[in-house]
This record gives sequence, structure tokens and C-alpha cells, in this order.
Amino acid sequence: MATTASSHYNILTSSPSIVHSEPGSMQQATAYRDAQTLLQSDYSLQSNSHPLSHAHQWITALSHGEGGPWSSSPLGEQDIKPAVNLQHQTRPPHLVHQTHGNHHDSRAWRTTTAAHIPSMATSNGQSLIYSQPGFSHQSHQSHHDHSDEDTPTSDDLEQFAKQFKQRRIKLGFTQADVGLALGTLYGNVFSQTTICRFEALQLSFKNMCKLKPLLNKWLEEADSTSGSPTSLDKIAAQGRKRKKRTSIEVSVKGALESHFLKCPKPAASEITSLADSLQLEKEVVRVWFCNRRQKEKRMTPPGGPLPGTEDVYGDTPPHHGVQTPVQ
DNA sequence: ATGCATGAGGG
DNA sequence: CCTCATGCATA
Repeated sequence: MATTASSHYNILTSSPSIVHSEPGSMQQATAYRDAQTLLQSDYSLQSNSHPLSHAHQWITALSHGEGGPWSSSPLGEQDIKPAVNLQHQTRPPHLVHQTHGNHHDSRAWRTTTAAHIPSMATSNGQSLIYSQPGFSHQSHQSHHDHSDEDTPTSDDLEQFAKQFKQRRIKLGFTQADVGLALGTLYGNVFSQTTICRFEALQLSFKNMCKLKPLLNKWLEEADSTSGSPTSLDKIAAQGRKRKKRTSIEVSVKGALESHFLKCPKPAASEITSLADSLQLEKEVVRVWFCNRRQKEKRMTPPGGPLPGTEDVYGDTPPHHGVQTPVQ
């Protein structure tokens, strides 16, 4: 055992029917989503407004095959702007996080009536996260007022994400709401997960840039339309047996971590032997490494909140410049 | 909020 | 097989 899932795919929900055809086969999948949504909504006391309609269309990021994840392709969707992307393969950013925020959980959504404006810009180009090498160079465009257009900097994204979240909460929307709204507005539906990751800056720089405009529009729409009755509609079209999530034991994770530090990109053979020694499926291990690598490429460094030096809460009265970035 | 997973696209 | 964008299922 060791893991909750051995290696069999869970055959859940196979309702071939549509949303409302079979009087008895329209719950399963839908029920899950409902539960999740309701759960989420419960947190922030859903206000109601749920967009409707559905759309199916995802502009696949047509940008691929770039050497450096951080050094090239500012955006790959709007148009090809002769950005100043100086492309030179810089080694991947390693764990260089320093005074990163801290981790704490808090569902005090909507409780923080918020009254403070996040106008605490990073002051002197000193972001909390390591900055991207080779970005802040676009300094010949006599303007940079626009919230969109032109590749944002890491700081811009950081600021935007914060404001976005704040507004979203004030307006009483859940992350899931936003995801759906984007679908009705622009044809791109996103999950709660994605919105969450955006707010937490847990996406790649490129991905953040791509989503920012959309979320920005939603923001405008949202507050301007603050009060319009929207219908609630949900689309349920799922028919895919997903492998049950394998639960990897902490000790095993530790082992994987160790190997990752040594070799972030093991060869197939290595993966096989590693999987064997850890008694995991090769595929699971392979995927683990893939995900781990992705994590490394996020804007916010993995590993989390620096262990060790953590100041206590309850004290620290003198001064606290920045508030915890994470909720 | 996050861990593991899927899939498109590119070699 | 990898990278990348994304999300179901879960803690």
C-alpha cells in the first residue's frame, strides 16, 4: 500500500449523457463540481452572480520551443512586437529566495473589509522575489502608464495580482467565479486552480503575462457591472477517467527531493531505477520530476517560506513594511 | 491552496 | 521524453 492508490484507474463517472437527458445520470461529475463550488462560495459568502454560457476555445499558447523560459518570448498571442528580448540562455534560477513571505493559512476572506491600498510598491526595484534577469531593460519607451500592452515586469505582475485579489474579494467573487466569468466573457474558461495560482504568482512568467490582460478586463467589467444579475449556468462535460491521485509518502518525497537537488533531470533509466527503489511506478516518478521542474520555474520560488528564521506573530510591533503576500 | 495528472506541441 | 498550461481531486 503505502499509497492510497496502487495503479488502477478509477472509473468514476462515465455518464455518457449530456447535462440533462438521463434523469439519473447527471450527478456524479456535476455533483463534485457543485460541492467544490459551493464550498468555495461558502467561504466568501457567494454573492450570486454566476455567469453563464460556455465556450470552448483555448488559444493555445502558440509560443513554444524557446530556449530560456525567462529570457525570451514576452508574449505569444497578441502580436509580434520587437521587444527587447535579449535572448541568451541563462541558467535556470535556482533556489535563491531570500526574505520571502511566510506561509500561513487564512480563510478570513471577506472579513478583511480591506481599507488599505496596496500602494506599497516595491520601492526601489527590490522585489520580494528574485527578479528576472534581462527584463527591466525596456527603457526607451517614453511611457509605461498602461496597465497592459507591453510586457509587464515581475513587479508589475506582483502588484497586479495583489490588487486583483483584493478587488475580487471585495466584490464578493470567488476564484471559481472569476474562472467561469472569463469563459463567458472571452471564451476561455479557467478553473479555480488557475486563478488561485495567478493570485499567488505560482505560474510561469509567461503564463502570468498571458492571463493578466484577461483578468484585468474582468476586473473592469466586474466592478462596473457591480450589481447586474447574472444567471447561473454550469456546463458539465466530462468523460475522462483520470488516474487517481497517487499519494506519495513524506519520506519518499524527501528522497525524491534529494535526487532532484542532485539531478533535476534524470534520464529514463535513472527514473526507472529510482522508481524501483522507491517502489513507485516509473510514470509517477517521471511526472513527479516534471512537476518539480515546473515548480522551479514559477515566479514564486518553491520550497516555501524559508525555514528557520521566522519571526513570531503577535509581536513585531515596531514596523512591518510589507504584509504577507499570500492572503 | 496544492499535489499529482493530462495533453498539446516540439524534437 | 520534455516543456508548459491547466485542472481534478484533495488536504
